[in-house]
Amino acid sequence: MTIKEIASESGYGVGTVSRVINNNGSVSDKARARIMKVIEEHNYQPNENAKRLKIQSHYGIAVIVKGRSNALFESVIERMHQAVQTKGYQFIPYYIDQDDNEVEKAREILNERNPYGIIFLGSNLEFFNKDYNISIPSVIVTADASELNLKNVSSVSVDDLRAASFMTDYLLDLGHKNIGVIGGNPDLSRPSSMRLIGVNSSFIKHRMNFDVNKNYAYGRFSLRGGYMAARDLIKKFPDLTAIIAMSDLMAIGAIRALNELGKKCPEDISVTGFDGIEIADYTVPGLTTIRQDADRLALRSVEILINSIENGTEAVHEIVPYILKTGESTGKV
Amino acid sequence: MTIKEIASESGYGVGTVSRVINNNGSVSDKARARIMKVIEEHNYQPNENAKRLKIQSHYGIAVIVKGRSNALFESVIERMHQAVQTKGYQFIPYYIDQDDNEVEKAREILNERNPYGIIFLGSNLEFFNKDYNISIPSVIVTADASELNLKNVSSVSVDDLRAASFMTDYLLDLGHKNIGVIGGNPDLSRPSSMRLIGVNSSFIKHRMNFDVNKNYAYGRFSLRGGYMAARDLIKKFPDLTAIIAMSDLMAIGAIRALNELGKKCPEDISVTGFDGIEIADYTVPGLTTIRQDADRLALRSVEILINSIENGTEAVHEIVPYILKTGESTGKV
DNA sequence: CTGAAAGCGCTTACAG
DNA sequence: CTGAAAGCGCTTACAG
Repeated sequence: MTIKEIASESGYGVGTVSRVINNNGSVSDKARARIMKVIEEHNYQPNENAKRLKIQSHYGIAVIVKGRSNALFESVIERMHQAVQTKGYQFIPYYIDQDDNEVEKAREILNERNPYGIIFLGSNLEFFNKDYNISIPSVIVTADASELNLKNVSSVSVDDLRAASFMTDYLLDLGHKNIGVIGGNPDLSRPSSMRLIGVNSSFIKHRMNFDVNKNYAYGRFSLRGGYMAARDLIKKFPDLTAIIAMSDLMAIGAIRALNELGKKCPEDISVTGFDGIEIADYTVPGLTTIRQDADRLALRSVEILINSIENGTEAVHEIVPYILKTGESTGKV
Repeated sequence: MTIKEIASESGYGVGTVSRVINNNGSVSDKARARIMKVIEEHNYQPNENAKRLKIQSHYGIAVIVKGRSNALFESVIERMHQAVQTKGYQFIPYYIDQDDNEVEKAREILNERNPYGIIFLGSNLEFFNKDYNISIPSVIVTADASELNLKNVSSVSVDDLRAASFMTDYLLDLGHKNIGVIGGNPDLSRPSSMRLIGVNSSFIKHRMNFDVNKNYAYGRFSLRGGYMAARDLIKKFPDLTAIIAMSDLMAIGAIRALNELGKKCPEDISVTGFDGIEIADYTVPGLTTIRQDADRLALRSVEILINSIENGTEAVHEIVPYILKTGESTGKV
């Protein structure tokens, strides 16, 4: 079914049919009724590709999400969705794998949908290099992009370094001296390296020594990753009394590993998470964690993007506050 | 940048440029080199909408996923992705909200991408009614669509009724007599009503009585939903010794609720889950649950769909086996 | 209010 | 091997 067939069957020209479909231009009631009837009879839907080819106008705000299984992202996305629609834009989410190239995907989307702006959720910046040539406004969420120095790329992120440092202070203040850390590979994951620096700075402040070889073990940011890393860590650092995990899922995996080794959390070993996802409130024990403010991350990134779209403002790099949420997984030593 | 500009700048016609881009038809090495150079200089990418408008051919297999936060779906999707690509098709995932209309979305995708086939993940069938008029092959995963009686709509699902009945048998055999159930609203959620019937049939088999008003409480399929439903249930059924939850997340929420009421799992109350998602292995205690075979769900749905696409086979409705995975959350009474 | 026509950026027989 | 041209299904000034 094409617009031409609808036109001939209804006895009007394609221009009039088009005007009816898009509800613009003036059309007589009679023509509208007749044409609508034919359209409904055939369940006609205009060809989207032809329409876009012809119109060539911007459409919506695209959100590229890296990694499917991230509970923090889920709440961020939900709130973004709302905020974007409130501002009168369509919200177009795209999910790609953890390892995919988000910049390439952005180019594809640009070509296909021509959005007003792009939000990158979960980028680790490695694909934003010198030949980044996307000129529409965009914002990277959860990573600080100020070093990129791109005129049209803003960012909204949590201060990983200070959050990790704060968490370490907290454990040290509880009397823990033997603190191990599990997280991602610091050579590949920027949040991991920043958080590691944060932990280290807290140690230095307390005149203690943090030895990456002994005090740190890494794995994937997942339940299994945390489980494995905790086992590794315990092996080389058996007298630890606290573990800082760089994500809540890792923390849950670590608690499981401890349990299998006959160690209870928090009685024997305290464990802390990072992110503040929903499940952190429901496990037994509930997690002490750094709550990333999903609301604020979502809201500010949308506001910054739309401001940039509508008023052409320059890129800004915003740091969103974190909250230490004390749960039941930590105790005095 | 359009193909026309590339053509004029390279000194060739648009036809030749098109042939170079798509690597079909014969082109001289000289022309190819010259044209590629211009394309790269401008970072030219052909307009996808124009291409699709012109070609009008099928492309890929679309997967419509209802609900973002479903760990079972995540593993199913991952495996589907692999299977679809192995068979030589592109995999195009679309995520929609729990409450969105997946059939409408399918029409939109049909119009926009013209896929060879569609996979529906997490549909509850309510939008598949008499004016369902999508004629390409599709398969609904996790719900039995045999009653729909649509020639081109297959389904792959777990036998919810029997799985729930089996789980109930298991608890009764452990000596539990006071068993409560938490799940979704049976009037709205087909899996909930099927599982409830399954529980009931096990009770009948054991010459016991299941009273929906007393033994059942419902909420959303989430941590919070399980937490709240468990509290409701305990209130009206304080002497229960076991809870069957209709999802793992609900089970985790329930265990948390019990804990806050001073009841330990499994010492005081046994709790079972449903789905067999990853986290069920990592909580303390690990969950006794019905493991839905994500591998098999994914593989069979892709096989059935592609068989239907390539050989025009009729719709089939397949039931995939379940496995009772015993964990640490259940014990003898 | 309405229709004929141009044109969006491609691909692909067709002719040379 | 290559180019000119038709045409995919739309929208939108333009003219009436």
